[in-house]
Amino acid sequence: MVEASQRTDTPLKLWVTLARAFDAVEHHSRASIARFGLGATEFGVLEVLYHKGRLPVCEVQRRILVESSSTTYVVDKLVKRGLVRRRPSGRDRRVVLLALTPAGRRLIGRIFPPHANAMRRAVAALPARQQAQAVRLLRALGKGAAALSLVERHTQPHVEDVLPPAGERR
Amino acid sequence: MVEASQRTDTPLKLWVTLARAFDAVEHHSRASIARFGLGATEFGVLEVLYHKGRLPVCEVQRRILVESSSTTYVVDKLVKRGLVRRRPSGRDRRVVLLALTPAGRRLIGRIFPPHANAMRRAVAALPARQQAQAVRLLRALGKGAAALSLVERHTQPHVEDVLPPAGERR
DNA sequence: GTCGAATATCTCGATTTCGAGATACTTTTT
DNA sequence: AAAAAGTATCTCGAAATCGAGATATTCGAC
Repeated sequence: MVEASQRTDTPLKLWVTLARAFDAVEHHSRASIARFGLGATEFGVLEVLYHKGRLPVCEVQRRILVESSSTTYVVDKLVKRGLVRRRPSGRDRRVVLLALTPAGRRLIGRIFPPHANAMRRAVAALPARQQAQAVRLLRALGKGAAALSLVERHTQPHVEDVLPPAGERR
Repeated sequence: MVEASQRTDTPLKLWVTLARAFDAVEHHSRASIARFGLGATEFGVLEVLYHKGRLPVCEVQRRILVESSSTTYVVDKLVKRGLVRRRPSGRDRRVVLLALTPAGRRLIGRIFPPHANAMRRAVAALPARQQAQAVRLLRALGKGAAALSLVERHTQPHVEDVLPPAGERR
């Protein structure tokens, strides 16, 4: 055990608080979506197609925040259930366009509003003004962190100050 | 596709922004931890034991934000690697106390500082003052959402405004 | 004190997610 | 226009995570 000089380490505290807040709110999201027999990721796909219309797989992937292999997996399931269809794009023959089927549109159209309400309730502890404030801060935070990832991808794989001796790595 | 009256729906925007920010920052966390051949959850266990000392499993679980079955799974792995030990608690015979072994302490002691640095960099896009501001807002948001979960657990399972007709549920 | 509710941990099977790479195509460079 | 680099999607196997429930123990109300 080590003394917590974290007492005033705002950056670390921010990371912890962000994780906790996300977890708490996400819980509501999961629960709300589960009512309808969908997983969070499946819902995400339906939702983005609902709001943005036909989209390439890669675009959907970017928006639902999972890896490409997971996207394929989830889309497969939705296609099997007849909620989404795949179609090749004329312009770029690598891309596959996704769109809702009529059944998919009906489903998400019925599900989305109550889910949105659940999410509004989930964040309602924060008064409107502070919500807006939080959006601004989180947007900057997210953009900054994402940008940093891009930078680091073009830098050396960044072996840090310390590496564990071979014996204790696995 | 549906027109986005989301234009000014701050609560929903907050949820989306929160998710994006978390994802972006978490990416750094994962990458940083992966350098040392650990998973995020394994790291979490080591870290909490490092900073808090011996703890019951349930306490660790609460802090690393995963379900109890996952906690067992991760702790198993750490025990097998000789980084953590399990020991029964005298007072409450349901409880199992977790603690770092000397090897575990050495490992996390070497890994934690560079990881903490990585996380400080990850959130550094936000100036100090705004970080503090964000911590306050996120804390309130998280507390509020968590409290709401507790309330709802004591309420009826809350079948919402709408339910899909049996045919389209699975 | 006893009985029922709550809590702590674990087991087991199923699902989800990831990561590394294959493949096919497009864009950029030379 | 050929080579190289980049992008989009998918496959496959491994790993992480969950959820329901089993078991043991403790707490709380009566």
